[in-house]
Amino acid sequence: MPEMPEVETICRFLREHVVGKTIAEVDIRLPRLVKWPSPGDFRSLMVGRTFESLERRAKYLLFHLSGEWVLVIHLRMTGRLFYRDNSQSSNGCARVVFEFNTGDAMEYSDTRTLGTLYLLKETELNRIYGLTSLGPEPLSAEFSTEYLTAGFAKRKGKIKTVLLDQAFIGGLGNIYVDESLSRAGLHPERRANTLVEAEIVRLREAVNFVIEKSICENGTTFRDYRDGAGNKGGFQNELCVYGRKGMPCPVCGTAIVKMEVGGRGTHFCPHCQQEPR
DNA sequence: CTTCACGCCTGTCAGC
DNA sequence: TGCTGACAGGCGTGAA
Repeated sequence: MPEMPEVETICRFLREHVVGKTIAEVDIRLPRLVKWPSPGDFRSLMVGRTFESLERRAKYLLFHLSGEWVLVIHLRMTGRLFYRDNSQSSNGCARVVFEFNTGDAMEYSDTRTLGTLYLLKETELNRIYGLTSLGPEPLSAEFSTEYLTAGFAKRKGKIKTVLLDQAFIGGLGNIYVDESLSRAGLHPERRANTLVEAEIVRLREAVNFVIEKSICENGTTFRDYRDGAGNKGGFQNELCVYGRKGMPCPVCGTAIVKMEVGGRGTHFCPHCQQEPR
């Protein structure tokens, strides 16, 4: 569910609440979400350790623990991480609960149970292929027109699919890809290798604008997303195409069309984003 | 190497 | 009103 701006929002919130806390107990209520090591080892290796720092890489959260261990969490479609203080009781929907010795806790919940949790040594992060193969993130220096030009030239696939490839760009998901293509005036089925320089410049600016704006608004709550305190984001009010099938394009008033591209629901304005011939 | 179809799960909602 | 299936912020796998 969450894309880069949502995971960033969660990361900023949790950093203020869990860094420095020591884990007293780990309650694994749905063991199959723990991909590595065994749930028993996952628990025993974490108890007694302290969260030393928290970072985000694309849509992954990395909790650095004492002893050079790292808790890696990917929220997939419906994962959520909540912090609760010592006056609140545990949520019955929680799948994994990290209790601190101060009486508060961080709870992982996940309706569709597609999320993944790992506990690895710093030197073993390469066990998670999706993490080590990540491409540059929007807003980074590496996310340059030169990088995009070179990459697009080698890709015959549809631009939407290429933008969703985490090994090419880390952090974009379905909402922000649709919004970025809309802002850049590009049809989602354009073949990546047909983009000319001016279009690539526009697309890069559109991606950066949309991602930066959404981070400022604490992400997009289209249905499930909540931050670490249970609050909704604000960027859903700024969406131009995503989830707006049949509604007027904010630029030209044409009805937004929904179609399937690369197996994903795709929204675009047929007037502003012209069909490739 | 890239590209594509499919599977994983459960809850919700459009459409009959 | 009640049912049903299509679909949902993602990604890993295996086949072509």
